[in-house]
Amino acid sequence: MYWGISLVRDLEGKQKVSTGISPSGPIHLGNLREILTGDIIYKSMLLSGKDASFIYLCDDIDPLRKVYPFLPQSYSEHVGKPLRDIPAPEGTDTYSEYFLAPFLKSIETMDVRPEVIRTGNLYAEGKFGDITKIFIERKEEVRNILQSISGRDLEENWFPYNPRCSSCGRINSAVPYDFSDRYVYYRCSCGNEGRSDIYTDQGKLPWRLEWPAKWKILGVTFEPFGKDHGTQGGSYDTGKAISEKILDYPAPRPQMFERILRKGKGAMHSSTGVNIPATEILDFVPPEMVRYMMARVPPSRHIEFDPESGFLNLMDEYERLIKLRGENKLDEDQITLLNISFTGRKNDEIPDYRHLTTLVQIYSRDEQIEKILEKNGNKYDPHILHERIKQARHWVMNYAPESSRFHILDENSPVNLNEDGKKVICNLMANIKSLETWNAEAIHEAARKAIQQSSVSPSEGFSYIYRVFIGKDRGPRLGFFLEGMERDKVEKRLSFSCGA
RNA sequence: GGGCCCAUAGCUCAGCUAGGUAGAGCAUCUGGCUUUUAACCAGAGGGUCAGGGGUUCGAAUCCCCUUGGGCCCGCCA
Repeated sequence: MYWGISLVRDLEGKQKVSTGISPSGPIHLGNLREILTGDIIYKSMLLSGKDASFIYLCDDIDPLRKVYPFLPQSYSEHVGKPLRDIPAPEGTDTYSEYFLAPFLKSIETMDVRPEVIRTGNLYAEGKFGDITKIFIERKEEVRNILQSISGRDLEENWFPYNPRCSSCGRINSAVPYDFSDRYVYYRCSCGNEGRSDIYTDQGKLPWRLEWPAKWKILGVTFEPFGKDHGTQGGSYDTGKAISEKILDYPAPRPQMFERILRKGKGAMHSSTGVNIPATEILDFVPPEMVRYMMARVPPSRHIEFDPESGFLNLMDEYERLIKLRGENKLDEDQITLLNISFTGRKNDEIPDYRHLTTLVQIYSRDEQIEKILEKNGNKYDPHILHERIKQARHWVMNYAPESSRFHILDENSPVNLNEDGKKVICNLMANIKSLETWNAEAIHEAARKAIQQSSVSPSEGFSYIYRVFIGKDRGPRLGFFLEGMERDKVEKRLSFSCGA
């Protein structure tokens, strides 16, 4: 049974899947796993005929924790302020929206369409007020739960609410000393004294209390999260206890997911520099492929992402499945997997990715590629084809291993041919010079003839030709390849090589 | 110190959530195609399922231990 289906099959009643993020910087592939795991579970519920919804929380009231490497030093004055109160590194948006907006656009192309909720708005609307009050009134009970389950000692003056200083705007420097009615009174290290209304966004709950509060406020029944939250005594454990003992709300079904590693480079951490921003992934990975990557393995397994040849193999695997589906050769799980990976766009008919990585190295203009493909009798959705060509180009430029790359050699760069090789090239030159039309078929015919005339084996003959043009033993389909070059250049290169 | 995950063919992995003859793709080799979408078709070789113990008529699969690898927590979220 497909993992998503078996995960949700025993659930009863209305379901609400929730995931979220603290938009403190560029959102990367690891964050993508979080939201896609949520989406896959959500869609598995729908496929199982359950009444389900899917929300995504943007924790824009979380404070900026430090000046990240991608920020100018001037941001040190903003450390400790809610992300939604800080200006974006560029433009006029807030910091949180600046990083959230491109991410939301990215996930839409992957057919991920959760209800997006900004946690800061929930505070501003007063949604946390009642629960905050409960936490404050039952402070000692809450403290005991946190201490006994997490095993850590909370400070003597620990308080279940972090006010935002009305003067300096920081959410981590105001120390509460009193509470009455709906106000938390504080003194801030900046010298300011004031009070926060807990029914507004003048402060927030600490994470370990905020999480269970969200479950209850929003009615969450299922939540995937990274293993950092799932450790024993971690925030899920304390959240579950708080939710059940203090808030009288059953904790959502948890699903821990493993990390995504960059092949050979380790974990995708913003700090280690090996992470690839989510938006850049989509520059070369087709959206359905990103879904497929996350959907094909259960969340408990780590994913080793290899953007080089591993990625190409994965594309092959996916395209093979699509082909087999057309022939009705898939089992139930494979069909579910494809349905889950599907983005709703009809692009089964796109030429395979591997082929495109060759074409984009021969032709510099998209129209040439489209013309060649059409000439072979194929008609594709121009929009999706154009997008796929762009992705293939990006891959070749940035990720292709040497074995998948080629470049055309200069007319008079040195050649090293034996007697047989020279024979093939000289024959080819003669055949090509006598061609009346410059098209792929004729060129290919000329090559075939030249090889025959030289009485070498076809594979040997072709490899001589590739060596002359790209310095390798193999290459893209010869006729199309040479047709894409200027005839004059081809002839010059051949005559140079023949005479060399 | 605590927790989670992983270990199956040369490589990448499936099979474990129903315990019942060991699987796929890639790579290699053989044969076919007057050779090209960096192919295709037919076939072959290749395994002590990390090691040990247990449960069972029967274990890659369930339980325990060991080894090796990876990650997370013990700041904040």
